[in-house]
Amino acid sequence: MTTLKDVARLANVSASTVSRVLNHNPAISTATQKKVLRAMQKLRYVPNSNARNLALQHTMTLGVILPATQAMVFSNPFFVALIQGINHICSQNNYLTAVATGDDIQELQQTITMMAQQNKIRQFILLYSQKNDPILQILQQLGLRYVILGKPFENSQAMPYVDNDNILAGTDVTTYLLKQGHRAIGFLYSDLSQMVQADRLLGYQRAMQQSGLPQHAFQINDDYEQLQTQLRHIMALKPEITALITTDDMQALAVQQALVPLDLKRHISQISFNNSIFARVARPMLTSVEVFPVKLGEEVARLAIQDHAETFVSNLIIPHRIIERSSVWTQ
Amino acid sequence: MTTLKDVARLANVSASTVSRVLNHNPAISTATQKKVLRAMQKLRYVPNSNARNLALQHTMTLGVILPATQAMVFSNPFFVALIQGINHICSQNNYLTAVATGDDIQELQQTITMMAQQNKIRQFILLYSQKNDPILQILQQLGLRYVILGKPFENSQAMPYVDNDNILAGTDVTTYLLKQGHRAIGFLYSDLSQMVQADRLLGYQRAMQQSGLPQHAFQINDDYEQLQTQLRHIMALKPEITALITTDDMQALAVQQALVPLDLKRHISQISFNNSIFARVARPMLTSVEVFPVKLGEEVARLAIQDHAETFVSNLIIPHRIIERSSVWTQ
DNA sequence: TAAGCTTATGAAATCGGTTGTATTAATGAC
DNA sequence: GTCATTAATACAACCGATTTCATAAGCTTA
Repeated sequence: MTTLKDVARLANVSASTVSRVLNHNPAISTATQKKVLRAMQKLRYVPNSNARNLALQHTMTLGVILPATQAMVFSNPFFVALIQGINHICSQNNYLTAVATGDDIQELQQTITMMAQQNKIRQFILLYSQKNDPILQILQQLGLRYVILGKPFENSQAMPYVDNDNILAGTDVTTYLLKQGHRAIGFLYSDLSQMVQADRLLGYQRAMQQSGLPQHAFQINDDYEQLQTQLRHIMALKPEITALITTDDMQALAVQQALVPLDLKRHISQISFNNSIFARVARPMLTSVEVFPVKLGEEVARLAIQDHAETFVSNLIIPHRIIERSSVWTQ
Repeated sequence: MTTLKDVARLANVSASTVSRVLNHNPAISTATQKKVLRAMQKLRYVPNSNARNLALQHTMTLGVILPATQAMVFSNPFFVALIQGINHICSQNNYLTAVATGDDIQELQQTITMMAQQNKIRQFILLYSQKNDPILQILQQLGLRYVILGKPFENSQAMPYVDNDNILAGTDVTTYLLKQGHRAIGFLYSDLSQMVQADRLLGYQRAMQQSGLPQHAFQINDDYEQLQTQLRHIMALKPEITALITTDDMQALAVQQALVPLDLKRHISQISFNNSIFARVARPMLTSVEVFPVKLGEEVARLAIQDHAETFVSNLIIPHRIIERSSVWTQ
C-alpha cells in the first residue's frame, strides 16, 4: 500500500506538501502541485481514510436508520429506493452509506449509540417520521447530527428535513377523484402516528371540506386476515362510497383483493401512493402518486453531507405526480 | 471525548496497559484489569474506531453489494430482510454494515473500488450470484475478500458462500405438487443466469425425470404487459398443465393476476418461492417456500466476520420449508 | 544593499490507538 | 543469599494522515 510519504519521496517534497495538494491548499505553487499529482498517479496513490479521519476527527459515513417496527415493512421497495438514492450521492462524495436496522427499538437504539460513540458516523438520516419517536429522542439526547426524511412531527422548523408535500398530495388525489365525478370518497389509513399518513389524511380532509362533502376516514388493520371483515363493515356502513384512497400501494392491493369476495354491486375506484411495484401487479393496475424516492434519498444525503452551511436549517420539498392507470372510473 | 490516556491516568497505569485490557491480553493481572475496567466505566470510555483501525491496519465494516440490474428489483423485501440479518450480526460484533448499490454495473463497480482502495471495507458480501458477474470478477481482480450469498456459478469449492439448497427446494416443491396428484407441472423462470433460478429449475427437472413425467419449462418476461400474452400462449400449447411453479412470489402474483382474464376452464395451482409479503396479498394466498432470509443474512455476516479460520473455505446451507396456503388444489 | 514582506515549503507535533522491547518486581532453585 | 527465570507493566515507536509554526527564498522598497 502506497502512502503519502511514498508520494512525497518520489516527488521530492515533504509529506506536508503532499497533504496540502490533496486538500487543495491554495498555498501550493502550480509547479509543485503538478509534480505531486504526477507522482500520485504514478504510484496510484489513494489516501487511507482511517488515517485521514483520525487526523480530521470525523468520518465520512452517513448512518441510515430504518424504522424498527415491522409495521412499515410494507413499504420495503420504497426504502430500497431511498437507500439507492442516498448511496448514489454518498459514493459521489466518497462517503460510506451505513445502515442501522433492528427488530425492536431497543436493538436499534443500541446499534445507533454504538455507531455514534465510536465516532463512526458523521451524520444520521432518519428514513421515517413518527410521533414521539424514541429513536429521534436518542439522537437529540446524544447531541448527534441528523436529517429526517419526512416532516418532523413537531418543531419542524428546528430540524433539517426532506419530504414530499404530503398534505398537498392528499389534496391532489382527492381533487382528482372529485374531478372524475366521485362524491363519496373514503380514506383508509393504518397508523396516524406516521407523519406521512397523517399528512395525506389532512390533505384529503381539506379537499373534502372545501367541497362541502362529508368525510369518510377509517382505520384499517395491517393484518390481512382482518382486513376483509373491516372492509365489509365499512362498505355496509357507507354504501354510498364509490372511491377509496389508501396511503400505500401495498395496502391498496390488499384492499383490492379483499373487495372482490365482498361482491359489491358497484365498482370501487382506488387511488394510492408511492407508485411501487405493487401498483403494477394489481389488477386493475393502480393509479398512484409517484413520490420519487430515489430523488428523496439523493436530496436527504446531500443535505446530510453539506452540513457546512449550517447557519440555518434547511428543508426541501420534492414534488409528486399522479400516475394514471386503470383503477379509477369516472362516476 | 475521553481517550485511552484519560483512562490510563485515572487508573494510574500506562496507556499500553489500558490497550491490553481492551484487547483481553492475558498478560494483564486480574487486579489491574479490574482497576482499569472501573476507570473506563467511570469515564464512560469508548475507544475511537478510527484510531484503532489505523493501528490495526483494517476496518470493522462489511460492504454489502446489492445487484445492479433492475431485474432483481422484485425481490426487494428479500434483500431488506437479508440486510437486517447482516446488520444484526454486525452490530453485535461492533461492525458497520455499509451498502453498495448502483443503477448500472459501471456505477457499482466504481463505488466498490472506491470503498476498497480507501481501505474502508474489511470484507464484501455479494447478495446474489449470477453467471459471469463482472462485479465478482472485479472483487477477484482487486484481490478483495468476499463472501457470496448464493451458490457461485463456477468454482464453488473455492469461495465461501451461504445459500439455501435451491436444487433440493426445486425438487421439494415439485414432489409436493406430485403428491397432490398433479402430473403436468409447468415451471416458469425469467433469467437462468441467476443461480437461484437455475438451481430451482434443476431441482424441478430432476423430480420430473425421476417420475418419468415430461418437463414444461418456459421463460416468461419480467415485463407485466407481455406476461399475459406469453401465458396465453403457454396454456394453449400445453392445455394439460394443472400447476405452475414460479421462482419468486412476485412473479407468481403477476401470473396469478394474468391468468384470471384468460378464463381457463380448469383451475391452475401455483407454488412459489421466498414466502414474501406478495404471497400473502395474493388471492388465493400462495403456498410458498420460506427460505429464512434473515437467517441467511446472519450467517453470511458471521462467515464474513470470522475470516480468521480461513484455513479452508466454508460453505453453509440454510434449510427451507414449504409454507402451505391455498394456492394448491389436489388434483 | 539591507531591511521588511510575501510566498512556498519543511519539520515536528498531533489525532488515539497498538505492539515490540526494555524494565522492574516477584518467584524459585541451589 | 545470590542468580536465573518468569510475570506484569512501562516506554517508545508506529499506523498514515493533518496542521501549526518556523524557515528559506524571492521580491519590494528606501
